Amino acid sequence: MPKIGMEPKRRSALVNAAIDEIGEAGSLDVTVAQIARRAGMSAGLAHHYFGGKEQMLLAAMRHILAVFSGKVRDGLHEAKGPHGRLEAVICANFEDHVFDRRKTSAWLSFYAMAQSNTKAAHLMQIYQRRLRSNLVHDLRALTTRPEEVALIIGALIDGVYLRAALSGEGPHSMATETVLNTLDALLGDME
Amino acid sequence: MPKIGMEPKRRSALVNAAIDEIGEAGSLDVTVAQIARRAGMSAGLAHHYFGGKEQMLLAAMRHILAVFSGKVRDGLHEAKGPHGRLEAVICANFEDHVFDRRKTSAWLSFYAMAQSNTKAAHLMQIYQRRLRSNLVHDLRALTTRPEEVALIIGALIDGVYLRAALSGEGPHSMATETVLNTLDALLGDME
DNA sequence: TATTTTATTGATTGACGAGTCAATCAAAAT
DNA sequence: ATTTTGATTGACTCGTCAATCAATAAAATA
Repeated sequence: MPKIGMEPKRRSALVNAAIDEIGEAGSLDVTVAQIARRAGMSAGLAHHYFGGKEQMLLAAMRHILAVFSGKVRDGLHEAKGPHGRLEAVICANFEDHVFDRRKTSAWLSFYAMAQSNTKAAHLMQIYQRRLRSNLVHDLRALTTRPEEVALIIGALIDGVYLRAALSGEGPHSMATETVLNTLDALLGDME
Repeated sequence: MPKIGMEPKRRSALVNAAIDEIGEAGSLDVTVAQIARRAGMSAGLAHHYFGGKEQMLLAAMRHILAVFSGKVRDGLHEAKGPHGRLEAVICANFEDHVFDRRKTSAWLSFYAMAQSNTKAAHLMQIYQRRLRSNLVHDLRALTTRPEEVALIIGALIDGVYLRAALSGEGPHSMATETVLNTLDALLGDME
């Protein structure tokens, strides 16, 4: 069985297993053994490839972040005009592959982790900055207070995620509509 | 030294110590011994009064919830008109004694806890339902879609909390203004 | 005064889990 | 054919921590 070039496959399997395990348990307190078993290997191998639990979890965070970034890129690519681009950025947050039970649940756990782990906090900062930057860029053409609106929309998205994670809800269009309606209300009121 | 009637004092001290310890650590993974020491007693005594760590943490959640409820009550008492009452409810969330570094940080940890602990989840439901109920009640007079606006404001408050917890920011008026401005924008746009 | 109740501690137990390590096996390289 | 390298496991270590349990002391009660 021992073939060559297993590392990338095993790392990927572990990252996915970690997200699923954490998402289902609703907690970071899942054992490396549980994650490894779900990924079809021994706990020792998980340590061999990642060096430790922390680095495995950070890799899982980075993965979610990378998938999300890809969705944003794709969405922006076929969007026209400032408002269309804003919609694309917001919708990317609620794509089916992103706004999914286990992912949002895992994401909330990662948020908690970011409070006590500086590396996790740094990753979260990257996510927030990127989102903010994307929003502000297109808001400039639509409002005199782009920073304030971006702050609100960002916080609102986080809040929707948090509630989705707690209620165990999966993807549903209402979330997207809710945020988009708020955006329009903000643009209409504070133009 | 052993006086009578220590139970309520010790329970209260433990609850406060738990909030501070969790808030400072940014994690629920603080030991009972740490909490007990901060509260000025041995770990054994903490177990004696609370029976276990879980019940102690739940008591801490209930305490935060109770303080918050009190603020809402006080605020509503001296508020006039639907809009004034809405402002009061929202401002209660950002009172100095509520929207404080350690409290928001602990609150985020409790949110995470609610994903894996049904009792904690139940407490969170109570908080969300109360807030929603308060908002909807006064929104009826101001908009045709009170439920939707209440949902948005609720999620926005959660998001602001989450970001405050992560950034380690303490109380500042911008948070309140942000939510209030959004409320007005929503009322103006979707009347 | 004797007894019961409450307060309190420190030591101990027992479980659990992250990380390490030596040993094994198979493919690749020489 | 021999050696080297990567893959893989299971057992073992070590630390941590929640929970338990006498044992003690001081009030309150009888």
